[in-house]
Amino acid sequence: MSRNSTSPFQPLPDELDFPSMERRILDLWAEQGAFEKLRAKNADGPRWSFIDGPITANNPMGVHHAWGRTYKDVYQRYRAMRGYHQRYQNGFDCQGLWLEVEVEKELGFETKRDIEAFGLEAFADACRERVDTYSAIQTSQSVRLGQWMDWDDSYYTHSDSNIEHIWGFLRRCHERGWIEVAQRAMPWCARCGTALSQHELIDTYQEITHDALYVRLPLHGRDNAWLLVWTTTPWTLAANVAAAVDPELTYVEVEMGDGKRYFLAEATLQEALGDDPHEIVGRIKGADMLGWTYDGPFDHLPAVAGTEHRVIPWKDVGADEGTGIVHIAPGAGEDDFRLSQELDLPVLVPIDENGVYVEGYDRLTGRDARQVADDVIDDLRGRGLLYRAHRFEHRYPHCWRCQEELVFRVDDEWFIRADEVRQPMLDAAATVHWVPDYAGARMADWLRNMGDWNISRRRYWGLPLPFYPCRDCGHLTVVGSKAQLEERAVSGLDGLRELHRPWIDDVVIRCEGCEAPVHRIDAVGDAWLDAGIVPFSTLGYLEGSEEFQRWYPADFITEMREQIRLWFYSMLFMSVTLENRSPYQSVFVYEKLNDETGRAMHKSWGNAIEFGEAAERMGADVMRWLYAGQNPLYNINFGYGPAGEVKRRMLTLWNVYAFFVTYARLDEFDPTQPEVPLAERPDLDRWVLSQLQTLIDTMTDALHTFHVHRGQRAARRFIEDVSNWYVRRGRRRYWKSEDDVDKQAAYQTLYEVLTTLVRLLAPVMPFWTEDIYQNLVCGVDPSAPESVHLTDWPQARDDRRDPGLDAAMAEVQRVVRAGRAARNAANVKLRQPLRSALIQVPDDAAWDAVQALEPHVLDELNVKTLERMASEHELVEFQIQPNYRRLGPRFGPRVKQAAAALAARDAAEAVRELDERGELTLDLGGAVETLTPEDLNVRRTPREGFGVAEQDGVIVAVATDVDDELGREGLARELVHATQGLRRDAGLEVSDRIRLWIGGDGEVEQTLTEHQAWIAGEVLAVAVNDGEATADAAEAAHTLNGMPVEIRLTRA
RNA sequence: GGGCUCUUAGCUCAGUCGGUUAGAGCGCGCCUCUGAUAAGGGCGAGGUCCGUGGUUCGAAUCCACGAGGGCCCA
Repeated sequence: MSRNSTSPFQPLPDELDFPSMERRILDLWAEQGAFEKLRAKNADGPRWSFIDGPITANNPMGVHHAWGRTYKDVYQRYRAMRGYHQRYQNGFDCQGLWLEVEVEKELGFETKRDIEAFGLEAFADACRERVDTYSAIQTSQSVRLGQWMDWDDSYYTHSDSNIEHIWGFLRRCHERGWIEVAQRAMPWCARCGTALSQHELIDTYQEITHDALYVRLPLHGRDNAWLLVWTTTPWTLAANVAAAVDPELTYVEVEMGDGKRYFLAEATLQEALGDDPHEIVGRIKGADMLGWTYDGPFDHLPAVAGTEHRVIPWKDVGADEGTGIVHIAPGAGEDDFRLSQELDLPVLVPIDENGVYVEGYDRLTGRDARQVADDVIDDLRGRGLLYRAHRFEHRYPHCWRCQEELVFRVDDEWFIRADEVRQPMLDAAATVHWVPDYAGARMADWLRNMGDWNISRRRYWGLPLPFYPCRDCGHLTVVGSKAQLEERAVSGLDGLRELHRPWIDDVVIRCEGCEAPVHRIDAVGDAWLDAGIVPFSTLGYLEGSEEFQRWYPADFITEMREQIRLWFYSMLFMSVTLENRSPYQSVFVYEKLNDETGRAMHKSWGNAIEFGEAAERMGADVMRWLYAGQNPLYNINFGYGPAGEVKRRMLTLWNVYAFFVTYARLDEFDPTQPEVPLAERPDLDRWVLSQLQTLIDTMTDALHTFHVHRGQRAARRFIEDVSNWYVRRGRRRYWKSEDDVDKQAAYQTLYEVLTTLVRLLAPVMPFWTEDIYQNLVCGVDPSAPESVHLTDWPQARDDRRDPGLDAAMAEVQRVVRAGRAARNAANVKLRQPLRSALIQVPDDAAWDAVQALEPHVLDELNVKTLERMASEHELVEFQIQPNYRRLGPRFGPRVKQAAAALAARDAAEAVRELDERGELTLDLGGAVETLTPEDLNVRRTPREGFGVAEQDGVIVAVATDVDDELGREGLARELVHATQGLRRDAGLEVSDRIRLWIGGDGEVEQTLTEHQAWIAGEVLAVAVNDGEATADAAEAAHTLNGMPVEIRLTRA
């Protein structure tokens, strides 16, 4: 049978090597123009719009990006198979602080001054170049992942069009009176030289140790009396203007050993003074201290001179840490600044945008605020103002880009006021389908708490804010488009290469208010403006494009959860402002990616995995399967360990596929032959086809509702069933020699299963499914779509469903499980045939199922007959319990009495009564109740002993006695087993015919007499003990069932 | 300090509407198959469902409080 096959199916390689197979498929797709054909095929289909959240074109792709991109690709591919017309537009985030920081690193810059010295034009070029480099790299990596996008149509947020759309949005905000400039205390990164907005602060708190100081400040008009204040930010002391107390709190005046008297909150005494000897000499309410004045810690500095320092009220002072008296520096703290607005305090801003002390601070001037703690301590100590310094660990915000500690600084910042748009945004968010649904709650929470949107950044490569304030008339001109800019420009247009600094800064326009020439502010915009406008800018909103009408709002977006308060938020803000509706209808969020031990991945920790390396080591399909199977509620633990598990599980499918191809080639199976009618196929076929329909339902529902991981769970189980039951139970059908209807049915069924399954899995594993599809379908049917991704999504066929068969097979599988356990318990190996199995199933329907599918049970358990247990009483013990689901509602509280009454009865007795009369009566405190079998749960446990096992309500006992006849039958199997082993050792092909010699004692000879034909058939022997063994015969000696046996064989 | 969320086997995770004996994969132990073969299969051991209290005839599931983890706000 080792003839040259004319089968259309190509033989499979020995091993499933994902990376090389994937590269081959990538070439195939490119050759075919498969993606272009898919788009053409669906051009007239219903529209399904997806917006790609832009990836920062800044670095090579990380494996965490691949997670999100897998989801994006899975759902787009699924929709494509359903015939939906899509945009397939990928996006890059191309400007803003991210990019600047990387370019600074690349150029070896330390501060903004280096950028200024380098020149803004050259810096802009460098940024643009980096975008070009990494957008190209990310594109090729995404292709490697198998993502299908229109890569030539990617959008870039640094484009003039994107910028113009933001201008239009800002103009609209201004028309509503939402744009304002205000002095605010902002979290500030001294290295980056810019403020951070509220949503940039999140996730940035880290444990850090600072110098904390107890400082004593002399009170005016009280001899030798001092306020004791506490601070964790020594650099801010120079900007002190007030000390805050809680009016409700009780303060004490204590006299120290040296005669000095300190004021501090009573509750903080122990922590502040520790063991220093002191005596309480008075008590006072905070309210009574208000208005006291004192000498500030740095009054001798020119910048501070003449500033009055006084005690002010603040209800949030608290006595948990410090002294209950809080040092207030409005120019260097958020709460401090707010208090200064309420109480009209002076605002001293001691540092510039780089965190360096400005003029007027003497020795501190020119120094970095984050590095002066020691000097401040020495200085205070030298002037007798320091009571005590200590190290203090607390959570403190850091810059999310450069990891530097943040400071707080008061500066002019531009805002979009959020109060008016808050409710409309909440309303719009409520229309969105959030998956998982808690994401919606998160968004609502965020929106309820959002502050005004700080949109200004003191940087270079970013959206130029089109704000032109007029010094003369005070009017603010907000330019809403390039046309408006050109129309109002008085100079600088000629050199306007693009809408970026430095070119845009040279354009001077006429003030809308008074026509005076006005200049743009020099700030650029928050990068989330860039990403947020994308639903509009990519669809030509400003030009009134029809595309916008067609594709807005998006059906679907997906990103990591943190994007709720970032991209999802900025898009929603802009869309509600412009169109008063949500720009997206369904949102899917997922969690974070960690390494396989659950630790965050960090390049510096050495546990980060490069995307390129992962793709080449584990394969893109394996990665995608791992990602798509993850429950998105939980962080994923990603690594080569989990990937290895995934690959091993895929081997199950590989084995089924390899099995099919091997025998289909041998038998030259032709899938184009007429179908064997379903009714003529055996139960096994009808069962697996019925299961397949259920899988189609589950997968379809899962992909439709953005729960791909649920579909994958079902697919895994199905593959297990196909391999472990369908193929294993049916394998002999493929290798028997007759070419009959049953064999044809077997091939057709397995073929249908495999070709349907690859279509169901194609969105998740685009490469391997393509590889299988090419082999199974394209070589057979020239008219078939040339790629699995050009096929239609499978439709479940109702004629193939058979719920009764599904249930019956499940029953049989339970019986087989219990039977195996019984054999195990009896310690009788499966190769030894046994006379019978006694079976107890819950009801007649289950018994009918077992009988209908009896051959499977007989074969699996290797027994001759099945018998229904007439009486199980000798084999099992009973427990009888109420069926609470029925009796609970019926009896209510009395169910406990029923349980007690049942427990009091002899269970075996009760079961007999139930069997004989079909009902059971119970006396519940006088009331006699009649219970039917449905009202009760009878639990059976095997009696101790051999050969009985219970499994999910099914009991199987095997008859363990082996008579001579059964013994020889078992021996025959042993002989086959040993012969097959020898065949393999001798290097024979599975289809090779052999001549066989078996030698042994009388029992062996007797066995041969009885079972020779069967043995010969099993091992493909054309002759048994025919003449003398030839010299070249392979031989082996065994002891089988205690008897010495010699086996020789040779190729016939 | 406030909010959201999670806590189930050694590990990673399922667990539907509150209802009989809480499941899977991996790992572990024992066994098995040998025509899917450097594979495959079975059986088994392994559980304080984080704790306490409550609602209920009945709680892994609902409620309250607490502990621990994660996230967010301040």
